Amino acid sequence: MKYNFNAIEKKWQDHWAKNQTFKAENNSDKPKYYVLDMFPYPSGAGLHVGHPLGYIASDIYARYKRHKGFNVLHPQGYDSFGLPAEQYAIQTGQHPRITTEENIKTYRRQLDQIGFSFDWSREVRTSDPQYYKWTQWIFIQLFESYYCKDSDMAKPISELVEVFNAEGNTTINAACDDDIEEFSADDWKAFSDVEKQEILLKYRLTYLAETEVNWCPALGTVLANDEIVNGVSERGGHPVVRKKMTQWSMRISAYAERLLQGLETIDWTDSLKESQRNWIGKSVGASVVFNVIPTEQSAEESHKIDVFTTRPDTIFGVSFMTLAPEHGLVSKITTEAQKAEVEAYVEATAKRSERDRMADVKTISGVFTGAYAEHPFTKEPIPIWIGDYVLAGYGTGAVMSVPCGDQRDYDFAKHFNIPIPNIFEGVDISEEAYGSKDNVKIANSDFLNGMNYKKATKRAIYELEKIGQGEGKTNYRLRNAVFSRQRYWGEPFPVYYVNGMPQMIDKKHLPLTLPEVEKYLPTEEGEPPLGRADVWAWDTNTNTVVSNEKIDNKTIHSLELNTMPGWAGSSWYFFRYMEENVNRDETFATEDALNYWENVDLYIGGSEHATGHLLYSRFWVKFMKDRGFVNVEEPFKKLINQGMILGTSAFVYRVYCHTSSFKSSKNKKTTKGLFSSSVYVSKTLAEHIENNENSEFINEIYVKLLREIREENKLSNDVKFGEEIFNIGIDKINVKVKYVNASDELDIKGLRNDNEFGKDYKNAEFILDKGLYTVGRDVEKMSKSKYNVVNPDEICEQYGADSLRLYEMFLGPLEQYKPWNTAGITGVHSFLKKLWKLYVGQDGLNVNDDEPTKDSLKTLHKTIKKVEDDIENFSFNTSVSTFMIAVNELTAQKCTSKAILEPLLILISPYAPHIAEELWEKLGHTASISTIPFPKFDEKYLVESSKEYPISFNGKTRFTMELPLDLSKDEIEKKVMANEKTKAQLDGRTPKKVIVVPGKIVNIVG
RNA sequence: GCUGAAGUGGUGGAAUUGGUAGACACGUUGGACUUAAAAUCCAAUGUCCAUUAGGACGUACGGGUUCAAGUCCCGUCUUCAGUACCA
Repeated sequence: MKYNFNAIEKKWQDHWAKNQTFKAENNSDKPKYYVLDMFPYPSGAGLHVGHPLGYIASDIYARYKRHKGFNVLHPQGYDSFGLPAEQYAIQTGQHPRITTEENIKTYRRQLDQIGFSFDWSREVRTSDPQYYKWTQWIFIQLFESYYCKDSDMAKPISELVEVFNAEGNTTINAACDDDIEEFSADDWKAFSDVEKQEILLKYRLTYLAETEVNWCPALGTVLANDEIVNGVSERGGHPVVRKKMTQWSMRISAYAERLLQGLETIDWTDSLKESQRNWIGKSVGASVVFNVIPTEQSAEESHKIDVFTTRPDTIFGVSFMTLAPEHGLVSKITTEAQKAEVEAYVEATAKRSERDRMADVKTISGVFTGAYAEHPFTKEPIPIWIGDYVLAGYGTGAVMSVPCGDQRDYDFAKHFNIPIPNIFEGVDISEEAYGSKDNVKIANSDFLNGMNYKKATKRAIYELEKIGQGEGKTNYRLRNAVFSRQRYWGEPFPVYYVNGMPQMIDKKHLPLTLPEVEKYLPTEEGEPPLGRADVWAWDTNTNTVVSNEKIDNKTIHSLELNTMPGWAGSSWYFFRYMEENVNRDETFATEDALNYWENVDLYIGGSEHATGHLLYSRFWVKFMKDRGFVNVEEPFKKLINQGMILGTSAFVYRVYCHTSSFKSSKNKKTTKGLFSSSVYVSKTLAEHIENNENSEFINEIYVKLLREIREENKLSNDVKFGEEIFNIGIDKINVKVKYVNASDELDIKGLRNDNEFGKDYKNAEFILDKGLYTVGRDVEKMSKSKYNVVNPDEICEQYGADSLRLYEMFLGPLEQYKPWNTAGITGVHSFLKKLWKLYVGQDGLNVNDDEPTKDSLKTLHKTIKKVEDDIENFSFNTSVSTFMIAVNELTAQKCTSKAILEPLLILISPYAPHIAEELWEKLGHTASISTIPFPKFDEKYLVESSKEYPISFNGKTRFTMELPLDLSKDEIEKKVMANEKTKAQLDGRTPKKVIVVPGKIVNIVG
């Protein structure tokens, strides 16, 4: 009986679906385990072999956990809002809902054929109104909350209003906008309703604010920094301008410290935690206030410069101040004499893009404002400069410059001949600044003299607080996140506007579904696509969406036109999976479900989400915990980043040449320049041409090119054209990798018959080397344009899903980037055939009830141990090797014993579930193998009585010796020294020392 | 620049605690079976020297610790990813 993988795999996939084999239970005596994949965006291109890598790994783990007696939740769904579908809609007019639906169908078919143990009954789609109803609901909860810094948690906004009513805002310690003004309880009560709403917006966890964005008028949209290349949009090359827009933002900065501290409690890779730490960017120091010494220009007003420093201990080293050119104070304090120069500099800076300023770190530039600030302690005047190395967007946009302790300040001071006072005891600063905090004592600093960094910092802050010119402060780099998108295909905000103030739609009227529009582009006025909807107004009487014509600003109001960003739906989806579909109407997940599943035990996905999805999810979960909606502080306990699978591109070498001018007899036109021929040479020949060696061969090519040019231009042989051809060279042309075999040979016939590009090669002349055409190869990202995309459908068809699963794991460590090469799959495929043969012979089953041999037991148990360790350590590649070794050994042992072969199948089943189920059934079982307990490892089968000792001389192994393991050190030494080969190696010398490590090695020195 | 990961045969990779470097595969070469091909099976396969026996070298590079280093320490280089004038 043959291993008919196509039939077997189909049979079991149907079986699992029909019997709901992998449905998770919300009530179970078993311990729970939640394995989650980052859900995919269903793109139009479908899956390539790189996509399932993480899914296969998590599936193996989920199946393993089931064998280990866990109630496993292993769901899957779609992050189905997103740009590509919208882009496609703009081009074709096709509604994104329809294309998304089609793409999901393709994804589902592709996922199903790989045999994942997903519980599809819990599928989610972020673009499904029943799902985004709850995304909108969470948004409303954020709107209805503020962050109380005293209790360090989010609280209902109503509690804040109570405080305002009782005592104003002077005592409140809450996360809020910077420009908050103090008011009393009486003030509060006197405010108009709109004023009150305006103030509350400054405290809400999601709020409307003016934000500077990269606005692209031509595309009618805001672009991210990385969508801008050289000041124009990446797509289309349109100009981009900085523009202020009112947008929804998320006050994630309120959670900065908790997001940072929480990292200590979760099992993520160090690199991932590190990038979140950097992103949050905590720095501890002090804020210091410098008073500006009044000049004629600024006499009527007194100005203060607020700076943040991490080194308050160096306060006596300040020799100048630097403001960002955009700083608000610049125009106010600049003296008449410096005005022209300062204005020119400010203007020049504004013109430079951020990228420009970034690229050019070497140039030191700046201008003196003419103004001076007063040192808080010495009262000395300090010159105030502006410089573009100070960023307006970080801290206060101003720094106190301490050239002796900071290299950038040092360079700036040197460049402009500003004094560099030394405040470090016994440190030479003639060449560079001393940036270290360690091993140094402060000098020339009044009350800080003789102190180290720690002591001096504490004292400096104390003194600053005493004179009211500073305080200890912690600064975070983390910015609040913009939450509005000028797009169609996203969640609508459940928001309408009354007197310009946002109002939330009540929960019971959700979801607010996307309106229909006739086009998916921004409006002519630059409004988002929802501005094109005719029926997009909110009737507060009927609580329904009504036609825009009815807007009267009394009971019928306009709705928000922006939509939510991609990360909205993905920031909480892991909770939705916990609830079964039947209970999802009334809540996002019931309390019971949330209490049972808690959070994700294992999360697998790409590292590109390090500072996006993975940070925002943590933020939302902490918020939801604060408000009592969930009871976990972190969403993902353990996280693994799978590496990318790269494509191995293949290319052919096409010959080109430059031609001199000649007249074509056909159209009398003069042709000159580059001529791409239809001559393709094999790899080594291409190297000959490029290195200009093998002149005989090059001459042959030359003749071919000449003939081709003549034919193409209909020139008769006697037509003369200059010296014809010069500069022969090679173009690399990518070809589809499926026409290349494991030895890099090209299937020319296949290429010519390709239904997409075959015609390009109809007249091509392939010049072979030793009868073969060898292609060049290159490892790069899998992409359509490189023709190196490998589709899992073809692999499943040709080798089967089990082969695909094994091979993806066999390629290398999960986290690593690694190239795909389809040719190598024959190795795991023939392993599966060997496995099959171990159980099934020509005329039926090979398995019987024979007593297992000692060798077979040893093979089995070392395999159990290795595979178990491997899975626990996510080292799936090495288990595949272990299976191969086990099957090779058992085949050699002619093992037919059920006592060996049954447990072996269970070991393999997480990796190759279809073949395992089939053979399991053949062995007479009716229950699915996925429910059978994992075999128990027993040490006793591995106990050896002897060991093949490597005998080394000065650390180099020369031969091995079989010795019993119960020998003492001395006995081993005696036996080794008595050996003929030892004597031969020593050649009469007496060894200085003999190292014996029992059970390991013998090393003879001398 | 900073942070993180990595560098081992022709290729993917293994060596989990310092103890026989290159497991397991792919590819290549030779052979068996076959009219032939496919499939399958067997053998060899780090480099160099040597007819063999055997020897020398070898885990990016240069040092060091150790009886023993791919593994530990110091320095250098390269690649990839993230981040960037962060006060």
